[in-house]
Amino acid sequence: MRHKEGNKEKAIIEAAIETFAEDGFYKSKIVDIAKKANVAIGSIYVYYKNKDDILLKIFDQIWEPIYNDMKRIASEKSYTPTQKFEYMLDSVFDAFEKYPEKAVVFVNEQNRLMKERPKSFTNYYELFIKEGEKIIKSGIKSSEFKNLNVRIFRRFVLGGLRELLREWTKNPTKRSLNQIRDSVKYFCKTGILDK
Amino acid sequence: MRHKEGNKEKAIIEAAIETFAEDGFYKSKIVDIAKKANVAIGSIYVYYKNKDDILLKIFDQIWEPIYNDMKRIASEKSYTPTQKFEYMLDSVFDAFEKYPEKAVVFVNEQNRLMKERPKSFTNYYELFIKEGEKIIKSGIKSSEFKNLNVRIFRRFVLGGLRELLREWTKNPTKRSLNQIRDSVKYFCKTGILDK
DNA sequence: ATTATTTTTGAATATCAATTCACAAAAAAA
DNA sequence: TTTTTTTGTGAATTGATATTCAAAAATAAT
Repeated sequence: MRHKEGNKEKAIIEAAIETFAEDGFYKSKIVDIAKKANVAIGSIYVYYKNKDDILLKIFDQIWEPIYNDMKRIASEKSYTPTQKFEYMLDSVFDAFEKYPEKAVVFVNEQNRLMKERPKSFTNYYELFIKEGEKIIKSGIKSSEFKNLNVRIFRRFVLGGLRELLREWTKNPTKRSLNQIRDSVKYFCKTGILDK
Repeated sequence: MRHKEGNKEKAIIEAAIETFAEDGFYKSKIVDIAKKANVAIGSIYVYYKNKDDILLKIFDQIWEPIYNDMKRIASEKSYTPTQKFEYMLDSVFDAFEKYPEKAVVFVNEQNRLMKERPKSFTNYYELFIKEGEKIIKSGIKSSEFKNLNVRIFRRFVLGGLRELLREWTKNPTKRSLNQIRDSVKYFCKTGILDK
């Protein structure tokens, strides 16, 4: 039996992340991914069903670790809802700080993919959202948070986060992301009015 | 000289808005736009240079009226910065409330188009942003607003707005949009903490 | 060394859809 | 009525690229 030459599956998905980040999903060519991964075109179809399948697996890779982090945070009894909320934001920022190309793919491709392939899109994202909403609800219950519409609030915050990540990816330094972290936390907690 | 049969230019752009909203830009076919507009394929290329050109003109149509509204609001001396900020949000909500398909095109296509065709993208958007930032700065100067990073704040708010519009387009009623309006204004002003 | 199994390959295929352009139709001008 | 100008048409062209698959290469088993 023949051995696999290194890890082609991993090389392909990493090349795809770079390519999708650079050119966008639709303008990315399989042949370019193959070149970047140093494999033949045919090898891509050995490890992945098609171009869509690669993107779907990238999103698995993005959301599984963030969700696992969330679970840990949510179950930590000693944290207040405010702390949990801040750590939740941090787990998203941390994940993308390590791998800015994934942030680019997230900000550019997730919404379209979720719309087009709702059944196939990673389940970890939905689980992440659920945990996040639970944290907000617990804060409302303990009167630490205002009683605002949880669904609207979490969409607003995630949308804002995505937009800031989009900007950050143009200059993905630790320092610029820290400024974003602090601003978002501060604003989410107390709003814009100075009183 | 022959007269134009009705207004093909308008019929085409309206059919394109519907088609892009339904199928997304890349999956939209020129032949479908032609059918929906009741014109021949060739006629589309009489009035528009290509598929991209139609999308660029749609964004002109979206942002010109919003920017004009903004100018009016910004120059109204009797408004406080907080009022101006709220009316600014309203002018965005109002524009999309009238034409939900435009909201779909905005939430799904603007970022990619701005990245790919920065020189050709409507200038009205940039002007709108500038006016918005001026309002925030005036609020900071008058100590009505906290001294937070204007750039980060406006991106966060616009990103949140976009995400809520995305959700709203799935059920684009006046009532559901009003709930979003109120929630956004309330949250932006005072944040989540209940103190 | 020979055979069997698994992995890799990339030229060829198949499909798809944007754009063109030669011609037709309609209205105005002569 | 005939000619000129403008507007409209859609079959044919063009170009692109995702995917397939028959063959080759590499290793393991006998």
